[in-house]
Amino acid sequence: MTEPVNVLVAVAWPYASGARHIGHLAGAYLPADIFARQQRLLGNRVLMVSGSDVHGTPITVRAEAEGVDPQDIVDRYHGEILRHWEQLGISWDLYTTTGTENHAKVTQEMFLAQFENGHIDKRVSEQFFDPEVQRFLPDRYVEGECPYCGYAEARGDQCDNCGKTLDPIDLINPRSKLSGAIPEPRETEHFYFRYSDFNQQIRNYLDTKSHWRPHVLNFAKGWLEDEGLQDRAITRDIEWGIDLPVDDLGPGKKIYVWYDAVIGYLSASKEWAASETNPAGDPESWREWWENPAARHVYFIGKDNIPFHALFWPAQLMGVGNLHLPDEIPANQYVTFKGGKASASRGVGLTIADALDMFQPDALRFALAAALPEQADTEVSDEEIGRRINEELVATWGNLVNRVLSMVNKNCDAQIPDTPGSDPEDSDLLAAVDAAFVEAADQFHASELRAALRTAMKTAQATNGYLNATEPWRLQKTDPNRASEVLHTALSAINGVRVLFAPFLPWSSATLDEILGVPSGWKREPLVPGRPIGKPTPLFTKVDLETSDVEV
RNA sequence: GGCGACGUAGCUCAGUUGGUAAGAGUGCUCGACUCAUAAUCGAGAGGUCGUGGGUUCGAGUCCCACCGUCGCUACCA
Repeated sequence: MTEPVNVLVAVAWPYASGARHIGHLAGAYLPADIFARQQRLLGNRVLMVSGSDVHGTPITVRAEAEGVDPQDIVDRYHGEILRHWEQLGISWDLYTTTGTENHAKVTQEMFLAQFENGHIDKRVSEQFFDPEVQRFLPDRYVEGECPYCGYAEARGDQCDNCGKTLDPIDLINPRSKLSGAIPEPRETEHFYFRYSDFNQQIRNYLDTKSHWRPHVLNFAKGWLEDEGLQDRAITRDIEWGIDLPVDDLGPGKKIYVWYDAVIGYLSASKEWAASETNPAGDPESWREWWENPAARHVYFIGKDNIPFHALFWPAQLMGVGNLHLPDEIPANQYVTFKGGKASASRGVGLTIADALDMFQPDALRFALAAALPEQADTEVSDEEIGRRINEELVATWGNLVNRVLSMVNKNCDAQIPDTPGSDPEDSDLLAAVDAAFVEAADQFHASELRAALRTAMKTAQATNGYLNATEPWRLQKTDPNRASEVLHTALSAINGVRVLFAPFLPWSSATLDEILGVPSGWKREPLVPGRPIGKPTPLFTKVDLETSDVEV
């Protein structure tokens, strides 16, 4: 085995502002977890972090709409998100929030380092101010008539009718979304991160990523070619956010979520290192991931997040220096429902809570993993999920385990037989399983998780085929010795196949661990003869598509 | 409006740098088997690769136009 690698599995930070849907799950959290689990089995040192983003406009909007404090919104949804991770078996090393003291501290340290390095400066701009509620208004809080198409409900950032990008100053008859008052332009001073300092460096960086998915690379490079990176304000006139580490702007200014959310990857790593769950017990051990050129950083995000992870975050890291840049950004496309992007707020597609009500966690994971939108938007539906579960997971893998364990239970005194077979068909099957480990490992390395799942399925089908060819139920009557050999071989194959499935199916894998023993790595291990297997119960149950409220 | 992606068997999708008669899973048909969650295994049928041009000895794979779907457009992240 090769030297263990320090792998950072960095996963997009969900807003703690509402229900998450299975598009989010399939886009980032599930593939990240599958990848992390496989990397651990491979022997790599995995640090998988993320957390809830507690800042940002959606949260303040929701809090205002409900008349509560933003923290109330955060507490409610962060708790719900945590429960879902637990039910789904998402194996975080740390899932935190951007609301911690640690995150504020790390953000401020980064700010200061970049400030020292000359990449942050102060600028004055004009923004709309609502005289009634005495607040500066974000672009989308200004509404008015679109100067291009005359649409009356255009927002300050964009017109929903004609799709044009707007500057709120250009709106005809602008009004505040908060109070309806007529906003007035006022000068305000903010800190800007000089992203433009890094145009060339980012370009060079992207040139080393020619293996990235085309849609990721095209998007990032296109951005650079069109206008290049532009300096952006990283503070706002708001109350909900992280304090500035310098106080010369006056009161009422906070660091804006765009800048601080991505810093969560680093701050969470530091929080983990200082926590009890760090086996090394060394608060400085985050450096083994962040200041180690041999480490591998893999970011799991949806495609809407590409500019932040392929452009802005690397630039911010460069602005500090000596911190590891993203190595892989296998951004997924969207899961679509009847042609449209999933959206919990618009009621398109299943929320995670809905899906967990309808399906076993492993079954849901399987169905989504088989349909990960790795290359293109992928259409899923309740029926499709149920079909995948019944026709593929239960029929091929669940049934295989059940049929073999049942025969062993009946014919081998309910314990693992010590009767390895040596016929060519025996060794062929086991060789095929062993080869699948190599094939699937390559697929994991290339972030082709769907293909890796297919590889696992292929070995299950091969094992089913082996049984149909050898017919141990018939041998049991004519040649019991050979029957035991066949069952031993089939069980050996399953002992490998279940490891191939383990990253995808943590819950049922744990059940098999109890029966066959805990696997020590990414390989097929010898059986433990004499180990009692008990009376088998099916790993999965079929979904009743008739009675579920499935629209056909 | 601009940019980008996609449009391949009924369904969900693969198809490396253009090149031996277009693939997988599922569904469907037929056969085998009956240990197993009416599960499994084998065989077969099924596609003018959105439309129309072009480049090439040769294009699903490159170029142009068009049609259709979707996404992004930097104060949502």
